[in-house]
Amino acid sequence: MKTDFLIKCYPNLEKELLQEIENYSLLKTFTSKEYIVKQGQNIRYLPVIYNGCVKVFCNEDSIDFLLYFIESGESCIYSFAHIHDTKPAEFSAITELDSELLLLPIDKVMLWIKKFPSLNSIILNNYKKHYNDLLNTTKQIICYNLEDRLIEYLKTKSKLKESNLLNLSHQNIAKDLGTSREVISRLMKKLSVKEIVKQEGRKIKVL
Amino acid sequence: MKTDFLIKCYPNLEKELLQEIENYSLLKTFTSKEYIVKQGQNIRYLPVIYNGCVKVFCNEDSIDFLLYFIESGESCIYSFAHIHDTKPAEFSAITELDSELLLLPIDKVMLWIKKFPSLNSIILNNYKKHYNDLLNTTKQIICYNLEDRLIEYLKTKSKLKESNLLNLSHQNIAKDLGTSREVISRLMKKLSVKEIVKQEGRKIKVL
DNA sequence: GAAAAACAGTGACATATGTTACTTTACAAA
DNA sequence: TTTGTAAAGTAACATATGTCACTGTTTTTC
Repeated sequence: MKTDFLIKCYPNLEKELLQEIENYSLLKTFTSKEYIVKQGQNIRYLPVIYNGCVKVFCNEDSIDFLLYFIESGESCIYSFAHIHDTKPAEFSAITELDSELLLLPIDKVMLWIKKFPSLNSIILNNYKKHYNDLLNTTKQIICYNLEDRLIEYLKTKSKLKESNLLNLSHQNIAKDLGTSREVISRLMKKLSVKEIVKQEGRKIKVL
Repeated sequence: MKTDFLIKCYPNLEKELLQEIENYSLLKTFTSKEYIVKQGQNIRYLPVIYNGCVKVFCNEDSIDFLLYFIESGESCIYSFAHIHDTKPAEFSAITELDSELLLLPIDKVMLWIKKFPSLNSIILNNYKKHYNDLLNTTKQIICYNLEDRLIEYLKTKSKLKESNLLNLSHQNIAKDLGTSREVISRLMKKLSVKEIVKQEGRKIKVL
């Protein structure tokens, strides 16, 4: 059943709600690097991550920058900011890995929130989590230099992938951190000297 | 009655909820520059702004930086991130002007949310607004230079004060933008040359 | 009004980051 | 193996911002 993983993550969901979700939601498979939400488009579904990993980022003045990752297994819900209005998305979301997402229709979610307190509290909690993630991202950007942010980024990636060998190009990193490839190359060299990372061919080993 | 302004701003609040708020909330007057929430302290109240203006900021690595303002008349609710837990605040909030706030006890709010759908939707909406404010702040920091951010800041201040003559020291500005006084002096000079602002004694005129 | 305190102006220099232009390396396809 | 392509390395320079040291100005306090 589509809702099995929901029951596991949130044991107090009402039976009636689970039935509704079963009836109206869509379990969809995304391959890696597929757009789930594209900045500027309207949002019609509230995605819940069944497995995989999703990257949320933003574009402004033709600069991309990473906001945060939604981790696999977390069953995160997002796009909350668009539950109450019909404005186009102010961010993009893309799968980091092959992922399965449960898509809940926004209009249904609005009804369910009013009817089922359990869903409401899940949504508030998720809002809170993303708010804190964003706050942390902001803090990092203001208070730390690129080198520190790069280290944090590599650590996060490494944790998400559960491996210290990352298949990341300098170009990709640069895009996530909102800077240029050359700058990342320069910093990676610095981190290699400090023995924080090791460039092994086209892969990066986090030490 | 304490709740009169709430009725005005949110006409669909349930009568029973208004009565509860009347019974359990606290209408408190704050003078300008008084702390409402101090980073690191526990939050026991959800403040709703009756009138005045509140600045929300954050401290990291001994650098202060402005997150956003909560505007007078908006009846904004915040501190939502702490409704569900008892962690200390990750930000500070301080009155910009003399202000009156309605303080709702957190434990009561948690009960009310479950019972009254109208309150719930207000909270979700406010969450959304602050989320967007924070996202904008982040965008600005990443994508624009200090000069642009300073212009934005002065415009915002000017709008909040409903006056183009601001009583701001360079030191204060520097603190809000997370930089140093000298840098602000340098930029203010630049903006004076461009005739975007005019320094009149110790006051700043926004043109 | 004099002294003290707070605030502002400014030049000089340090550093981080962005940018350009080009070379070198790694990998994959033919 | 050769060759083409994407990725990485790198030097040189531009610019934005941070920092220091000092001077000058305004406001407050006595």
